[in-house]
Amino acid sequence: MKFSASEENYIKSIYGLQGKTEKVNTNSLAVHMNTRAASVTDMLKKLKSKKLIEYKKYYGFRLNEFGNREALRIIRRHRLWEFFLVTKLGMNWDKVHPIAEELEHVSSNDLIKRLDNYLGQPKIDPHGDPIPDAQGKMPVLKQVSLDNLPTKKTGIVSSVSSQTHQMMEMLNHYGIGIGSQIKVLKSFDFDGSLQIKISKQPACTISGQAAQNIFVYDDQEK
Amino acid sequence: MKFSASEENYIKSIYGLQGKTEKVNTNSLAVHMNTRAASVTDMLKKLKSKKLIEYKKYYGFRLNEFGNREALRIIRRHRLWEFFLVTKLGMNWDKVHPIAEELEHVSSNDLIKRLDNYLGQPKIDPHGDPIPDAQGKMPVLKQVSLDNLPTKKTGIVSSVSSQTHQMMEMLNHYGIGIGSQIKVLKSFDFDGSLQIKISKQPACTISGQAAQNIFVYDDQEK
DNA sequence: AATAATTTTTAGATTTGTCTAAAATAATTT
DNA sequence: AAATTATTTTAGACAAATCTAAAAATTATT
Repeated sequence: MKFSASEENYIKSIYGLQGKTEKVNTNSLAVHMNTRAASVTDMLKKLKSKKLIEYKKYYGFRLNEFGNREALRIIRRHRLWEFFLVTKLGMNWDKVHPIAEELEHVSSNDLIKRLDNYLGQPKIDPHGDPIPDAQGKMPVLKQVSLDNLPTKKTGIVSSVSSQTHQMMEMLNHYGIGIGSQIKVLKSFDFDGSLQIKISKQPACTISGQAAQNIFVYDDQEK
Repeated sequence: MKFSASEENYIKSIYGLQGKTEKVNTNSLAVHMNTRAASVTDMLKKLKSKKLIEYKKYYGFRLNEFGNREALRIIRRHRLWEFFLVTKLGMNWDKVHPIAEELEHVSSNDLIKRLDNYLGQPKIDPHGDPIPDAQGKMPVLKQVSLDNLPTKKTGIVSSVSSQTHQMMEMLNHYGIGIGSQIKVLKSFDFDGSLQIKISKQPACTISGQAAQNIFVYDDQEK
């Protein structure tokens, strides 16, 4: 089934609010979507008629099984595009959201399957949020800053805490990017600096401060 | 200035029809866009009010300077996305059009600039059509089939005449893809087969039949 | 040049998604 | 528990993009 961009935005927003509160109410959705309560009610009727939500007048609403599945498909598309924009086109992670908001509505399944493959089936987007898989399952991966990764264990770089020019310059120099495989060879207690190895590159050393701002997740978790 | 997806589709279609006839008439645009003449008239009024077309009632219409520039921006986006879908995601060129029709309306300038760079500023899309540059200039490049490329001259693969499984298998085997730099080292008159060299790969030989179905354009033309 | 045929435009309706203002319902306060 | 306040829904309107059917203008035909 296909949905309009507007319907998809509502589905996505309801999904987001569901996380925090059991039943979602009209006003909070209106605030979240920067629209009026009356518009929300109108759309709720439509989403109900399309069997995406559980909705009783005046009593709040939530996505049903079908609605949740749809939400995860949209979120998957959004996060894959964000990953693409950052890792392939080199955009800053704090700039990609509005563009991904547009790209996420392009609805070809084949496109998304291929994009996913092309990107190496990433599990985490550049903001550190998990990317649902094709079945709509959210990976549960704990992320740790690089200074907390046990020595000798490999991690995949998922995000960095800031994308200042200075930070990017340094990451670039070391060849560290989102998706990089990284292993801590040795950590020096004296100043917190780390000797690290990035997949096919020679080992190098980074400061403890840098390490605190680079996040990785456990490679091994399925 | 920003335009709706619908306005952009009209602009693009008018541009396409202008090539064939001086003045475009309502009916042919309606046929081309698979819509009714009345809908076309409605949109013409809007495009005129937005100063994109020259339009006198009952006398036909055409894009003005501004409209042409806009059309070329849309076509540029469309063809860059097609190039992306084929070369990066491995889709067949005969499948990419409808997806590019959606992607072309995503309107970030920064996105397109980066996409263009990422793709290596391609000049020709996978259907063999030229890609307008950022200034809206259409490159004029003659394409020749590989068997007509002079020996020792390099060409860039722009398109292939069919994308059957068999063809793709062979191209894959030889490491030939759209955008590949290719040089003919020697051609054998006996059977038309060619010894060729692809950028960083060892030389290899392909049949004359294959060569007839691979199109390249002249590397050197600015 | 008058009539017929074709093309284009207008008039009015429809759908989607939005809005404001008023009415209905629920929650809170006294 | 009655009154006040807050939330939600309805009613009616609007803009964008489309449509059908009828009217207007142009082109072709006799």
